[in-house]
Amino acid sequence: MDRHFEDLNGFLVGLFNDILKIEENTLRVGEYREISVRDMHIIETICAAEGENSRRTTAVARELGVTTGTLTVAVNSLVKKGYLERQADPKDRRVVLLSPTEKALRANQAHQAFHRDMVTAVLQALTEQQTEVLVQALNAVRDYFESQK
Amino acid sequence: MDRHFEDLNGFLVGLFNDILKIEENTLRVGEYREISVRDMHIIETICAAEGENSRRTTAVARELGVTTGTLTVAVNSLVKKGYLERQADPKDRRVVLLSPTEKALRANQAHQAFHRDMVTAVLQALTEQQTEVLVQALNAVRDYFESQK
DNA sequence: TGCGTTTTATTTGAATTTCAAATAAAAATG
DNA sequence: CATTTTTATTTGAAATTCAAATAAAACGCA
Repeated sequence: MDRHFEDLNGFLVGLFNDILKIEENTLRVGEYREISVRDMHIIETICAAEGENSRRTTAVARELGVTTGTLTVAVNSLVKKGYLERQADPKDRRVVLLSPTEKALRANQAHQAFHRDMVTAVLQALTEQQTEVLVQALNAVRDYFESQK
Repeated sequence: MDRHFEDLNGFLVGLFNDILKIEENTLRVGEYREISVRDMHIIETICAAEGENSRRTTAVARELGVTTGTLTVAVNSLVKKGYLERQADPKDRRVVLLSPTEKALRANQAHQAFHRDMVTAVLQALTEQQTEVLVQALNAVRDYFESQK
């Protein structure tokens, strides 16, 4: 295990910045360059929300790991730019439900395509056996992180 | 490949925030809570630098993917907190060489331990043969991202 | 029912981070 | 030796984030 340790550790350290930078650069030259990676992840979270509860400000903020104050500010700018809409919840008037506009849905599709291309490129570089093991390993990684939260 | 696609895609989407948050939380309660994850990565980069050239302001900034202005500001605060030192390069007086203090070396060791625990947990979930395949697979992944930069 | 508590979202003020552009100093070039 | 290039810092503005204060609505229970 020792021999592989450095490989794996170095990999984890290096990969993150790479992906974030690529994501940033891809966004910055594309059709949706007016929004940041952060904005994109907010849109992504809201688009992926299933059911009304997960579209509430508090739920989205928790999912993203930021305070509701932070999210409110970010949503303000996304509403102004035409990516999000706020709706009152008739069942509880304290609650604000966040919805993507058509524009946000298109931006999210483009972003999903970016992820898809990334994953596809990776999978094409691997044999079936390698893919199998990679998925197992990544699930182990995820389990570890989930247990640490 | 289809079956694994969603696994891998979902994994990539979810894992990043998890790791960054855990890193943040781990730092925030530890001995070195006065520095941020960003600061830690600056220290890490400088500690890992081999040879004088890679300790220059420009080289460190490029490695981290930020402007030199940004790095200068961050280094100011790390110097003030006693983690970094600036040294003049006698061979070229425009150049500033960045060095970790003893305190930074200790902080870096603690941070490395954090990474080590992470990787150890993953490796323990895999057989030797699986690990072998994983390392091959991850190298393919890394090659892909490097080629995209 | 009515009053205090809790939940939910927004606002505010301060700190941090980042960048681009301006500046300054030193080295390289021709 | 004058001009250009390289290197780092400073500056000013924009963006991001949080904690705390605020406000509105719902809840709980006496």
